Order: sequence, then C-alpha cells, then structure tokens
Amino acid sequence: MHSKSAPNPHAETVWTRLVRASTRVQAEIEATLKAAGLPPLDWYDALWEIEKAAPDGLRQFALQERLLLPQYGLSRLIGRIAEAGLITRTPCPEDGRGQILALTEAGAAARKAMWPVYAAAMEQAIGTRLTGDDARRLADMLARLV
Amino acid sequence: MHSKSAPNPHAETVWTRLVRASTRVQAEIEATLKAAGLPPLDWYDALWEIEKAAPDGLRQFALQERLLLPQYGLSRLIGRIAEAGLITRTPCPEDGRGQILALTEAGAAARKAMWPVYAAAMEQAIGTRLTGDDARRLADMLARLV
DNA sequence: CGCAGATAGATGCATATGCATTTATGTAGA
DNA sequence: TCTACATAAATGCATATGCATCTATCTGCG
Repeated sequence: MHSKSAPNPHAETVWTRLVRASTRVQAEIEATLKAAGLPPLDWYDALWEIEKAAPDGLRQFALQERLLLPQYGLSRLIGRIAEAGLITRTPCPEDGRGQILALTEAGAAARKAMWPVYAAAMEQAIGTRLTGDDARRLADMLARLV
Repeated sequence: MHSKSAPNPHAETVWTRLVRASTRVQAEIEATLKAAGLPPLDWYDALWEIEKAAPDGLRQFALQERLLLPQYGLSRLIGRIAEAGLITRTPCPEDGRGQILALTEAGAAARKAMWPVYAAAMEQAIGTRLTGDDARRLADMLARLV
C-alpha cells in the first residue's frame, strides 16, 4: 500500500492478505450457512462453547474471553440466541450478578445441524486450496499472530 | 471446534487462527489510529486507492473491486469521506450514471498523516512477531487463500 | 427509433455495533 | 458496619451494515 520500507518488509503484505483471505473465507462460510437457512457463524461459536462446557454451564464473562467479543456485543448475541430458544440464562447461585448459560434441546439440535454445512464450507474455502502439509504449516505460522 | 475429522484435517485450525489473527491485528490497528485521532482503516484504503489512480481519478465501481466492499457499503463510505471534505465526486463525462473520485488537498494530507501511524501499528502487530523470512513464507501461503 | 435488459449509484428500512452509562451485586479495608 | 471500589451484565443512543429497491443512464436488438 506504500513504497517506504519498514523494519519487517513483509509485514504489510502479510496484513493485506490476511484481511483479504479471512474476509473472503468468512463471506463464503456465512453465505453457505444462510443459503442453508441456518443461523450465522457467531451463533455456532457460542453454541459450541456452551455445549463443550456442559453439564456445568458457562458464565457469560467466560464465553466472552473464548469468543473475543466485547461485553455488550456478547450480551446482545446471547439475547438473540436466547430469544430464539436455543439457550437458557439461569441466575448463578454463587454470584448474584451473573448467570449460567446452557443449551436447550433445540440449541443442541441447531448446533448439530449447522456443523456439516459449516465443515463443508470450511473445506471448500480452505481445504481444497492447500495440501495437508501446507495447511499445517500455515496454521503454525498463524499461531504466532494470535 | 469439533472432533470429527474432515478431508483436510488442518482446514479447521487454519480457519480458527485466521479469524483470530486478523481480528486481533485489525483491532490493534484500529485502536492505534483512533488513539491518534485519525480516521478508521477503511478510509485509508479508499484514500490510498484513489491517490494511486491520480491524475485520472477513479470510478466508484473500480474502487469497489479493489476494496472488496459491497456496492451500498462503498456508496456510504464514499459519502462519509466526501462529507469530511477528503474527496470529491464529479460527474463522469463518458458515463452519465457514474462519477469520478479524486482526493482533495485535505484528503492527500489525511492519508499522509495516517501512514506512519498505520505502518507502525502494522509492524507492531505483525512484524515483531515474525522473522522476515517467515513473514514472506506466510504471505506466500496466504496468497493461495485470497 | 423504441423498447428490453443491464449497469452505476443512492436510499428506506430493519438489524447490528460501538460507546458510555446504568443497575445490581460482590469484595476489601478503615 | 459502612464506605469505596471492582465486577457482571444490560441498555440508551448514535452510527454502521445488510438487504431490497429505486432512479438514472447506457447498450443492444428488433
């Protein structure tokens, strides 16, 4: 985006492609889910984290750390998913300020229905463009940016 | 996010880290720009593309392809930037439906003021975490996902 | 020419997001 | 205990985004 050289001369290229790649892949996955009449991606992530935390349930602030969402963003996401009947929010006995999130039957079913579509979209958008070895290497390098 | 294996067993890891890395880096860069009292990232990209297209100017649909933004999104982005006095929209003589985008003095100055802050944030968020060689390799791999 | 698309760009309306603040509860120290 | 501060979560308000549609112009074909 600019010719002046920087300490690490490839940082800019990495950044540009990182954005382009993740934007494209995300758009493809979202489009696939929507075309299948399924909820958006962030619903999946939330449902999955809550499902993994069963049977104890999950506090909202804990989910917040896992999903890297801002507090108000998650509060509203949770509100929408709960509105759709996929999760429950029950008051936390140990901490009157908090609540415990858990999947409903419908929530577990929804997550399960999303997975094959999600996985196929991921494979399509990423898996088919890289060999297994390259994918592993790419994942390793990306880990250092996380 | 799920244990069932897929054709390319690393696609899921790539996807997860791709999102996390780009989200984190983007958040850092945006925060740095905002802290410096500068416009957001997408303004920079637009200004820079328009500046590169000088002296001919740039059609909105051409910018749209370069920035990978939806038509209505760019229409509004352009509206905001023009409102701020950083670009001009003049009717296109060859095509009455279109317009030609060009930087104003203030627009060129704004882009120039943003660059060092942007570059430093990029270096901070990416350059310091990878060797030059690794950055080049990473960029090469990402190219296949773009 | 006259009309059927196609294309460039804007916009109304619903939904989502960012930011700051609020409410309620918890914790620690004088 | 009372007070000050910290934390969990929600929300009012402004702004941004997605989607569908609209207007205006262009292009090609009978």
